[in-house]
Amino acid sequence: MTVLPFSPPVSDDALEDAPLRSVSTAVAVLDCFASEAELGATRVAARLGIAKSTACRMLAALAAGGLLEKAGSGRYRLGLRLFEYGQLAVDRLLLREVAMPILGELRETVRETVQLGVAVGTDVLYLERLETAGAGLRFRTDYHRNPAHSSSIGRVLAASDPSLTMAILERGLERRTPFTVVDPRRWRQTLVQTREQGYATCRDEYDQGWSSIAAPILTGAAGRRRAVAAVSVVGSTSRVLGPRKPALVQGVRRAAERISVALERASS
Amino acid sequence: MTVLPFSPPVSDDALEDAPLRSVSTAVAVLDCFASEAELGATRVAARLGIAKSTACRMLAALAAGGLLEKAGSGRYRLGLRLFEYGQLAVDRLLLREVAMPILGELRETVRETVQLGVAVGTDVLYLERLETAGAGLRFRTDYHRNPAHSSSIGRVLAASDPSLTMAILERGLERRTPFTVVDPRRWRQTLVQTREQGYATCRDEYDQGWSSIAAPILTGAAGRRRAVAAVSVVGSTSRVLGPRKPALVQGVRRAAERISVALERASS
DNA sequence: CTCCTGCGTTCCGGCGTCCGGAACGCTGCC
DNA sequence: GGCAGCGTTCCGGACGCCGGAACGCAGGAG
Repeated sequence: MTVLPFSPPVSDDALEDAPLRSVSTAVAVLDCFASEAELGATRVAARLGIAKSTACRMLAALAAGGLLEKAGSGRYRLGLRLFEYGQLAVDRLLLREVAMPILGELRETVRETVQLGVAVGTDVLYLERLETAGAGLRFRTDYHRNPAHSSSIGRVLAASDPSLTMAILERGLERRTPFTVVDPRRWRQTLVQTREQGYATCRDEYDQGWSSIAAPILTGAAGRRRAVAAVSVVGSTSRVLGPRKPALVQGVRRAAERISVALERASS
Repeated sequence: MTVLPFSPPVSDDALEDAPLRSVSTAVAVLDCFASEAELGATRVAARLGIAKSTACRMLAALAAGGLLEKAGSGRYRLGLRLFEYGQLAVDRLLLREVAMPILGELRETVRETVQLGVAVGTDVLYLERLETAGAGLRFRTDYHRNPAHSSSIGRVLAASDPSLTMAILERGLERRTPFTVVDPRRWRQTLVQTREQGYATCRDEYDQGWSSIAAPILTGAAGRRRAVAAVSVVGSTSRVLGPRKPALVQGVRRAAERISVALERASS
């Protein structure tokens, strides 16, 4: 079991000029379902620029393998087997294994939703999210991936990874709320600040009214520490960045540090 | 959004005599990683009876699509993109959406680990598992699929689905512990009892020392109610089937009933 | 009721791509 | 240093896939 897979190259358009063309298109077909819950052969064919018959065969083959499932009216959706595979993938990460108990304790301490995230491409993927039962409004749980620039975890990761910083800037800082930092200069400044203070904050930048605090999980020798993941606490802005902020910062940093140490020990 | 996908046909050996042979073998390659965390081309080729070069190309193509990731020494493992797809698949289930808050309340009430499961083939797949922070030993979280015959959720589902009952019996009742019910006659008897009392128990049959109580989530008209999923409470045998048993039974049944109603209302 | 439009699916022939065996680098181990 | 095992690459020949057209079926409109 390894610490973390190499950050996926995020081979966007896996289509074209690859070996195993049909497999590549099959993957592209799967990808169509990332943005849409249900699709039929015609729409898949149109989106990928392939023949309708080809799309139909692809869908049938993927459904035979359980990666897709047939909905009522001949349309398809993502299959539960993908859920199984996905759970297996993340269960086998040493990072998640050592982080889980510490995340649980952090949640108990701060009584807010806590998250564990890594970078995939220019997004943050949340490997784990522990919600707090009674802490006011429930945080929206229906996304597992955010643009990194408007996330405290993304900020922490970018702060220790110049290439990620470049990738994010090249992709552009999309505005989500009036508070999203979209000026590249100001955004770089937040990274500097993150490096100086050892944690990052994100105030109302993704969902207005919601803010977060994140700290990095570091690996590597003393000279060349790099953040492979980050822990964050998220909640309503008044709760997270109000009077409790110092306590939350300390809690998050302590948890991230403990996970770093546990990871180091476990992977040796 | 639909209530639940048709229970997947679990097309076991998707290999052979299917259209899109290369896609089918690609799915079969993926399946190899269900039982093993890391695999190389040689072992995949041997397991599937294909040429080593073919396996190598398959692995490369799947890795290009992000479904696999390359580990250090040329071996591969399941990719995080599968985690994303899997989360999307389960997020889009109406069942999970309406069940989540009720499951959360149930956990608060009973202070034990609660689960939501459906049947896939002759197994139970757990769509959700909410653990309790301080309730003694942590329940093993590293499996997401059980043989249905030694699970209270599986018993509840089989009790209302004759074809599932047959499938389970045909597959055979594998012994996991000295307490696993492996005699088909006795096992059928547990189904009768489940139908009579409206819930199922499972005492030390999967992991010795751990037991569970499950109740069905029903949909359909009054005449033809069928269980599409089930809720369970799991914990150490003494805690779950001891003095608290009546309270837990009531809690589980009430939660399952509430989910049934919410599902009915939401899907109309 | 019937036409019509849209869908998913099936059929078929020709082209193109995938398969398997053998050869190549490489690593780690006797 | 040899050897054995691995992942990867190369190549020719066979075969399975691609795309267009036709089919069956649903739903809506007239």
